[in-house]
Amino acid sequence: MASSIERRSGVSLWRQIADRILQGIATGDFAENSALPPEMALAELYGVNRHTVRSAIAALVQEGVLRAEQGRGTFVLSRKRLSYPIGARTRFSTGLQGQTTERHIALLSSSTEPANRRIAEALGIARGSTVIRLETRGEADGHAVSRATTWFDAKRFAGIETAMAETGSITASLKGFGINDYLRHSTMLSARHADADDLADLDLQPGAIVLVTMSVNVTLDGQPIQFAESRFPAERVELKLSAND
Amino acid sequence: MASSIERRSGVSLWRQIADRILQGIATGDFAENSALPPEMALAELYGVNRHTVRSAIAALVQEGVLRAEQGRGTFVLSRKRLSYPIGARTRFSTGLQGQTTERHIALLSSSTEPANRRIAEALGIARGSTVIRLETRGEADGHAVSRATTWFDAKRFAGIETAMAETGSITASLKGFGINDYLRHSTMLSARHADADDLADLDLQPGAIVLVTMSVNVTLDGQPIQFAESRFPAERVELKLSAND
DNA sequence: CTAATTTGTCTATTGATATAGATAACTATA
DNA sequence: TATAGTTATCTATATCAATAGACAAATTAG
Repeated sequence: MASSIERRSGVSLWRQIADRILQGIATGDFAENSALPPEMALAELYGVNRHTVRSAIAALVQEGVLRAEQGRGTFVLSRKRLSYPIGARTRFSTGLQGQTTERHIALLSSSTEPANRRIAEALGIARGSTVIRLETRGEADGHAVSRATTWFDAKRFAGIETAMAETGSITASLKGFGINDYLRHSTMLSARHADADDLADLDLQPGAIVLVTMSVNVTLDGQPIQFAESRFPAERVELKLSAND
Repeated sequence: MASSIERRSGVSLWRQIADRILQGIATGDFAENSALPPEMALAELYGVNRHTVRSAIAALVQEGVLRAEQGRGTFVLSRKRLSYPIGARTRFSTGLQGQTTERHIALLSSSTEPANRRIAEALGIARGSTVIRLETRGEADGHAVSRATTWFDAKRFAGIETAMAETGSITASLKGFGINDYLRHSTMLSARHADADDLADLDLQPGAIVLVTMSVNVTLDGQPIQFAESRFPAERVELKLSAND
């Protein structure tokens, strides 16, 4: 099961090994709150030099995943991944209930712009009509767990940025526009390396992977009201897709 | 909108830029069947040396995404990403209808093993009971689009590997066990770098990203029948999550 | 045909990555 | 206290990654 490591890949060995260790923690191969195998054993396991393993460990120590203690060993700190549910009733706050004590959406900035083809199609409006663009960050217990760009039809939702800034909730903001309930219509999902903006906004280390969703929310009678692109740090969040609910 | 590139990240600049170009093609910033901006322009756009851009382009040429022609330019070949639908009625073959002319599941190997905790919980059986493990690759028009490991309760589905090898379809194989319909109960989703096995099985270039789903299928009355971990190449497949259907 | 544009190739230099070996510092335990 | 096991630090070397500049080769525009 110990598949090997790729050389000359554009991804450095220490980064690949750091990823493997993270994976090992997630799958339970490396138990939380206990010691990792010694550096020499890891080096042999992955087929690399001990110093390369040390680079990987150093990165994970920097990330707060591991703690190294001279003479004793390197220990896995406890840090569970959040499970973010996606379904017909996807909502940021309620989705993380039980996993976090506090969560909210911070409004980073807002602006208006003409709708490009993709946004116009998603919202069912004319290409070039004005849309409101919100840049937001989802936070839970003080940690960034998502980074989203959201578009609304400016005609219908004028002033929604004010409501967002005040309430910290999309659901609450939409109530002010007479929308008491809405559904997730569709979600497109992909993944990529975090770019510099993601790194800054989500407090990630270079080389991290982000899950990217493009989603459309609709009213109960099917009218599109919201289009969003959301980025989730793959090392801290996994998405739980449920057919029902 | 042109967010910059991360240095000293463990991920080389040329790999990051190759990812950005792939992203640009996916979002339509770089149109298919037409020329990319000149190397000098890309170098300026991303803030790197021309030779670094050339390394990225070389990797994508190798991957079959671009074609470089001396004196003319570098062209984006047409290769749309497959959209793989995930919902209550997720099925490999029907999901790709209309996007491909041919698709099937190839059985790479099969074996039996005792169920670990995760598999036992998913299938609702006792930990340590025997399960059948299938290693499969989904292929569409001759290209690998998924790589899955699937577990079935050995007691109930004895011999399913033979049916899989013959039919190339999970749905057809389950019919032989009296299951004419089934539903996707839940899906957990994450992403990581492709490991050496993924690279070989999915015919990927080093540094590629794979989407990983862990899913449980159940009968109409809710009995779990199948647990699977599937890997999709993020550069060739995106997942389309639909609430309905 | 000429000039401009664009990709291809070459040399050179610097810094990051990876390997190798030796030794120090620290911890736990017999 | 002595020893084994572990992480920390140091030197050294080779290769990869990135930058820089110059020029060749092919194509297109005028």
